[in-house]
Amino acid sequence: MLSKKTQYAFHALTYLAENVEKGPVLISEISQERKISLKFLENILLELKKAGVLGSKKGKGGGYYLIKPPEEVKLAKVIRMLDGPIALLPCVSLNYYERCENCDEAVCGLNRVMAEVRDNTLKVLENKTLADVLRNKE
Amino acid sequence: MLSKKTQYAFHALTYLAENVEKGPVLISEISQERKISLKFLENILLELKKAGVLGSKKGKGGGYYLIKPPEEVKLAKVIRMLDGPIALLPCVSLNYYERCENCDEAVCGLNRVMAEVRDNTLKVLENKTLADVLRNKE
DNA sequence: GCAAAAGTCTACTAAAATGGTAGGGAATAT
DNA sequence: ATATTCCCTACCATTTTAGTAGACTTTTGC
Repeated sequence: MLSKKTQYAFHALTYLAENVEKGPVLISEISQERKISLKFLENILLELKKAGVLGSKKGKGGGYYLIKPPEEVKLAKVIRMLDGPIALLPCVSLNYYERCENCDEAVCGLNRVMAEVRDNTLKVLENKTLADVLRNKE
Repeated sequence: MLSKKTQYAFHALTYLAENVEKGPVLISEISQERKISLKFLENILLELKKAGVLGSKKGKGGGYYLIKPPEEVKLAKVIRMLDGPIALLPCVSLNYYERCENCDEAVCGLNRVMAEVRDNTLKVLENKTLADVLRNKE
């Protein structure tokens, strides 16, 4: 399961994508519209900014905004930024690989099945973007 | 990621499947062969027994054994037993569904994408069994 | 029937992750 | 200058994770 943090991040990102024309959007607005704790959301948006997904502006008329068009924000990237690995086993993770301590990977069947699961999952998450999430709305 | 518990469960189950001819296998043997803490493994095997996957025998010559042929033990079932939901969002889980509190599911695009991820994941996990994990070894 | 061999059960624990909250600081617009 | 808004550090309670301890029960085989 995705953590609340990542779930909230997705809700916030889609809200921003749906309101690009507004320019910078207040944290408090997102917080109210999507029913997310304000202070928790602050942390999340800041993290997304540091990761290069969002930009921000301070002072009156400020807020957060998408720094890239929604078509360029892959879902897999967002998940990895906040939750870490997408694979079910460390020894099968592309971005957070760790050697397996319980078996020899060369002859481990579990390894191969879980790599298949990973590939099937990534087939979706690496190709779908924020824009796809929006398009599905209609 | 799968918890250590579930990872260990898979290692133990495949060990048992590879050694069906032995009859009951000692916890301590599995623990040593697969380098899993003995006491932790005890809990895990007991849980698998209560869930109907394993049988056991006490006293000399006792141990744990698979209660069904490896072809009938779906990977998805093992994961759900020990780790719970496989889906990435509660509002998209087949076995542990919970309503989403942040949006209206009927118009939520995230929902649909995550359902697609779930289906792609389950395509593997619902069809592969312990036996498939073994067959991949050759 | 007794001892050894095994699994069973209850309870405990330390460490980490999760899901927040508090409050002041820094930058910006007017 | 001041109000607005994001930025930052620190803290906190609860739950989950990964394990450990130790006594208890069942079974086997002599």
